[in-house]
Amino acid sequence: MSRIASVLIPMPLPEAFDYAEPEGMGLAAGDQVAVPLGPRLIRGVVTDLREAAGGNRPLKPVAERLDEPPLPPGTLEFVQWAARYAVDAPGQPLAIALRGARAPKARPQRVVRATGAAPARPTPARSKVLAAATAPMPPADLARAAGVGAGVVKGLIDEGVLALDHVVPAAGFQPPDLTRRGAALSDSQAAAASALSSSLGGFGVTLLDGVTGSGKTEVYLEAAAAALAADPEAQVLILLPEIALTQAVIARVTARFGAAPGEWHSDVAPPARRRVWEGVADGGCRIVVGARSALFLPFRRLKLIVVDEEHDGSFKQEDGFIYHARDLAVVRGRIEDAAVVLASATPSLESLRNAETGRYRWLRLSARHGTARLPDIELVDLRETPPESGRWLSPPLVRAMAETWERGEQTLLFLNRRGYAPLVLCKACGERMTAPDTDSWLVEHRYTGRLVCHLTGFSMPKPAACPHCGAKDSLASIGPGVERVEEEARALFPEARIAVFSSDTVFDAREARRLVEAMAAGDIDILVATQAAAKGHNFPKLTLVGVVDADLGLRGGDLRAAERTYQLLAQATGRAGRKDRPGRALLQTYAPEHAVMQALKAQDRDAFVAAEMAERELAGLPPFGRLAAVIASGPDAAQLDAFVRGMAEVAPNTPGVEVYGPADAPLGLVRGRRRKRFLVRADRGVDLSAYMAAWRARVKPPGQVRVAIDIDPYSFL
DNA sequence: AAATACCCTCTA
DNA sequence: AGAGGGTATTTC
Repeated sequence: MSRIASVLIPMPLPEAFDYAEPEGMGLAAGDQVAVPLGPRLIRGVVTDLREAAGGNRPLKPVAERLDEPPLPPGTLEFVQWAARYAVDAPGQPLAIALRGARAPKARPQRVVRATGAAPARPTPARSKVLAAATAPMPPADLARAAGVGAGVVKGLIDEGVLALDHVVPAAGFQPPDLTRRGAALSDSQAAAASALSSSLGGFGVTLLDGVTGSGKTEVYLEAAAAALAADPEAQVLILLPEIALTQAVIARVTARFGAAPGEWHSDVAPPARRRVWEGVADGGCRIVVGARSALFLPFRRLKLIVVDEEHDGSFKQEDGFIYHARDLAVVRGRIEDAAVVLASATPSLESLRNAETGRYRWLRLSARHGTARLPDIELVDLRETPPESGRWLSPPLVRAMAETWERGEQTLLFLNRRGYAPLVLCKACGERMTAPDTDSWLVEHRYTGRLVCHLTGFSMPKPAACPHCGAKDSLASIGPGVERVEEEARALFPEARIAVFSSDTVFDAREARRLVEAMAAGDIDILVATQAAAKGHNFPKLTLVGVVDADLGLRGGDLRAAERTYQLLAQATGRAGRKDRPGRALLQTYAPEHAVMQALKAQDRDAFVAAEMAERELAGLPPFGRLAAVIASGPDAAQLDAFVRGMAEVAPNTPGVEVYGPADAPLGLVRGRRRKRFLVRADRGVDLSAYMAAWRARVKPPGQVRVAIDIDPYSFL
């Protein structure tokens, strides 16, 4: 009796496909196989095997079982769960899970080593090479280490003094050294660490809730140490919201365990990715530090997942396969029977609600570590003390900057806006410069002299004349970005050393570290930064934080505007005054009476959360209800209109579910495609994914129309 | 996603 | 008729 194998293919196909298992292939669930799909062979993963019942149509046979690590059962289950949750094809999350398996292996490297033979004609350059050749290394590295040209090394190879080998870079991972002790912990840290450690051994979620500077990282690293020590095969995953932060945490993990963890994010080169993927699959890699997609790695024995800065919106993937890594981390923890730790100084309302209701264990770290104190926070009412026209720093903030500068301390000016000016318009005709076929403004960047669309990546040189009416010198830069604030700071403090930290000036991890180190060493007096610098870094001499536009995030007014603004500004102001120096933070605002500003000033997170929770509960919004969005897009406005009208008519009628829309998306035109949106609100008990899947199945988008479903949306554009 | 089946227009 | 092209369909 032969068997049928269900094979999941990493493509947007609606389900796993059935194939016949050739006699004696001995397949098991999780095996990677090559299967014929139409005219070609493609990689897939076996999800299920069953005895063939007679009378079925003939199936194509599995072509080959690949000599690759199988996907562990938990990973496979997680992939399928995630697809159902996100209302997408299971091949989409599978493609993420196989990303490291499909990357090329590291190629053999050329290295040279000393053979022990002496050179026939010794020269000073040759002696330097031999002195430097203590270990095998690539010829170019040896030449650089010896401070000689490449020709010297080549000459010694030709003479037989150095031997040339081909070696494959080590694939394995050094095991963590569990005999090392961590940093000395304060009483509250030690209590939290032991509470966390006692939660290990099975599934459970803990909210590690501690103010900025309370030392959450030390606490969860102790829990990681306990998890690794309890089981010689245990694995730990630490998720971070963005790549810039992984560098700092990797350094901490390496110092704590004497071994580098696996690093996983989109900037990791393919061969290194392959090494981490295989290390995770064979169990040799026991600690992974990575961005959201690390959640899809093939862990064999995952015992602890840490989601650091769990409130951060970057955990939400917005394109392709749409998911929220914090929410899916809890699911993965349940599937793997692993403990989950959500850490933040400003937890999301979702997590706080789960902590309040007892679904999550709640650990609060109150005191700042050491002698550091929270900064004093003042609101600057821009209606009373506005900056001069065309300026952005108000007199009270400039005064505070001057005092800080005189004391030899540092200032951080925070403005979450890249570039020089967010809008360029023509004074003659009023035309606003936008990207072609897109509704968003072009942002002026003075460093590069270009106008850039932050949505589509389009850019063009700033034109000399208005492209609409042809007027010369009529283009005006409206509003401030970090570059413009830097310009103003330079004019005010010409002697000060000023730097800008944004994704335009800091494009890779090395540059980020260089700037962070310069700031920590006191080589910068004024740092103008976007949110890229608001997170996670310690600057001992930083005593003043000026928030240039505290109201920025409140405009647009989506569901999480107040929450996001509170979180971001609490993080930013928390940068001021560590160690023994008291810090100050000044928030420039036109709405000092707003609940967010009052809560920040009073440093009363609980009051803010209580007020925000009450509003959400009244409206049935998250965390008291659930949301989903439908975004339909297409090049033809009439066709799209007809489609969304038809879609509205077939929305299933279900108690506890309300459908709003269709409405034009706020960004109604992107890359030449019109966009329409629906918003769905559901009571907590409703299976929202099932509802959306049922609705989606009732329509058939014509032609170029695309339908994306976003469960628990964070962006409403 | 990628190959191909289909369907239209254009050229001669 | 046949090429060229864009679009819809199919893939176990």
